[in-house]
Amino acid sequence: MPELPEVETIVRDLSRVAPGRAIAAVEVLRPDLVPDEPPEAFAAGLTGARIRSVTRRAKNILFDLGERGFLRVNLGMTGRLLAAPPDAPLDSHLGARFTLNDGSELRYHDVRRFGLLARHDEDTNAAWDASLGAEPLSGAFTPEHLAALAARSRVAVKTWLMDQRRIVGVGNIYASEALFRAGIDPRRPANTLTPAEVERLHEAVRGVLTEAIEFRGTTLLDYRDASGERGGFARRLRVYDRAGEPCTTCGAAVDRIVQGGRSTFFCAHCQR
DNA sequence: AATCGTTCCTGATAGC
DNA sequence: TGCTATCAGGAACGAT
Repeated sequence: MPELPEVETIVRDLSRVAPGRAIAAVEVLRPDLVPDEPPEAFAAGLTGARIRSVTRRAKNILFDLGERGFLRVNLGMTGRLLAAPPDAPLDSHLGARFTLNDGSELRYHDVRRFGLLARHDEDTNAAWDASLGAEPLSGAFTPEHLAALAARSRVAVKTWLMDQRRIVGVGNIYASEALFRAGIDPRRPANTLTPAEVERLHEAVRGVLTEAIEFRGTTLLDYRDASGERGGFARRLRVYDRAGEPCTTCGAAVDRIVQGGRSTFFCAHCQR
């Protein structure tokens, strides 16, 4: 499932090839992936636009199209944005294709179709951006910022970490991993964390995301980078998807619980 | 305002 | 062997 490190990996790859190219043609094969407008309007709105830059906001890929606004791609659970040669075979889960003016293609592929494609004008984009929380790898994300947010919520800290209105980019995998690194029980209400624990959590979030980017993200099953390659961080996971296996620190069996309908993995001995 | 539950989707897997 | 039920979860949305 693509979280911040996976999306960042794709963005960095596409940043080396896409800027300067123009979108020559758009074909939407799965209209439900474009929820905001008819696929014809979406395609017409993008055709001819030149890509200025490719950036990331939260778990979204943003193509800056200058006066043509922005193209936002959210990969959902199983989305892939692939830079493909035009003769690559088409897959049955292909949702949309963007033909660029050098003949290359960007293909959006999504088995479960939880992802979405959307156009933003300047105002829409600003409002959307403002609705999202702090980028955890930016300077605005400080222990003080995290502490102020945590003090306001009684939600279990693991569920709380995944709420994109507060801190963005952390999903199910890295929430469990960050809490393990910080030694905090995922069931603790956010407002019960001590200043020292908030400090550790802040460091753990930044650390795990930074390392996962270095390893080009986590592939358990579906995630692929823009070249179709798997990420290498799965081997470094300490608790996620390791229920019943020994904790890498103490040897006790890793636990799996369900919070808010999502799996949480943790070590009850190391996390208090 | 904060919180919680529901919904979307289909491939992989478990169980009979 | 082949069928069916269950599970995986990001984010929008509605209800409380």
